[in-house]
Amino acid sequence: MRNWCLLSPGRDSSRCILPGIGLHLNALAINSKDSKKIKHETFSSSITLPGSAASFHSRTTDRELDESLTLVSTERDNDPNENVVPLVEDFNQTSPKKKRRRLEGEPEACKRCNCKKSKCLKLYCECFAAGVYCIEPCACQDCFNKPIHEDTVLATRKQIESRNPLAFAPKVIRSSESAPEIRDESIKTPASARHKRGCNCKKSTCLKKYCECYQGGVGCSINCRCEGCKNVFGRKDDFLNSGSASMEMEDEPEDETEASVKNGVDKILQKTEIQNNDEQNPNSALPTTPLRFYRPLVQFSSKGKPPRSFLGIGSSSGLYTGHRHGKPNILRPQSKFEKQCQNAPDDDIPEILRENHSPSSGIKTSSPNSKRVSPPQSNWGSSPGRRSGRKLILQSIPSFPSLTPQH
DNA sequence: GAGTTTGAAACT
DNA sequence: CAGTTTCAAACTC
Repeated sequence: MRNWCLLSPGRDSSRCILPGIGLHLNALAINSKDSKKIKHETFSSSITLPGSAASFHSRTTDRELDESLTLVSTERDNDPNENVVPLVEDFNQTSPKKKRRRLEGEPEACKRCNCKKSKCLKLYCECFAAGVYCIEPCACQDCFNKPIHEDTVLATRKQIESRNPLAFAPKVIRSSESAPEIRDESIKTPASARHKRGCNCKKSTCLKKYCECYQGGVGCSINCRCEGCKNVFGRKDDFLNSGSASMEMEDEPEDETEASVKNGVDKILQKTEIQNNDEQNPNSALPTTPLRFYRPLVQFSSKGKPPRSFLGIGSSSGLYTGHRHGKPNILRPQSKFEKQCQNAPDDDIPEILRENHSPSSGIKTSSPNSKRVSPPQSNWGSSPGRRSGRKLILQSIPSFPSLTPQH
């Protein structure tokens, strides 16, 4: 298996995924669909395609794809890792492809994209951005973000990372303490978590999900270039005035904001609460954590590393763990999914992971205490230490019980 | 469900 | 690096 793994990309960085869940999903995906396609979609870890990653461009021809596909399938059989993944069947069956649009109130169980032109190989694609493969519930067209096209995915990813090393890093950086805070301080305290790059909202006043900060449940910060910020999780102004509970808004009347905001916040908070919980869980909080759950993508293969089950983890940032069937996994720390995806108690997952965890793992996510304040940022892949840690994690995957089957 | 709006990502 | 275009999600009707 290879992993892409990663974390959370930004968008989702905030959006997150529950670790546990993500894991499952991936796992599930692998197995389930697979009954049908196992041969094609694979997790093979060691493939090296001719054009592989390095040279790949995001757009490959069908032919290329086919080739890759074939190769992959071949190796796949050999892949030791497969064992790792728990078999779950039919995670998807219940969920036919649907449009990703989520109805209000609908839990966003897991990520599903609806890409039509990007082939799911650009950051526009939530799945791709999150470091996960598209799976059945996705309504994407011409999707290349599948295990079959692992090489393409990895190559594309590299390309994107070369352009922006942090492209797949979690967008929202949370501090360990964030969880509790949000709830109480929510409105005015921005606190611990912030969007890495900040938003650039012009019309949404950072009160809609168009705003990545808002979507991630974090306040706007000095990094934001938003206009008329009213982010209920923390306005840019407040951030700037740090400490001073400045009520001042740049443009607009506060009345509305305050009142409405609070209401909104309350609701949001409720949702976020869940997130926070996740956050509490070290795993979710940490950008790196997500990796665990993801199915690793290829990186290794291209580099000639031996495929290890855990491997995936090592990949620079990607998390891709295969999810075939289920829904896309989401590892990201916070976002939408988290809320919904997480059905399972955070604790459970970690526990499991722990069991398998090797002491050496660079990051301990399992322990509640371990918190990472700052995201790993661009280097993930490179640091050996992490890889090892992740490996462990992955191993655990197999044993991982499905937390909550969604659908 | 179709159409519009929005802002990130990608491109020039 | 700034401006423009493309894209898909979020949102509205």
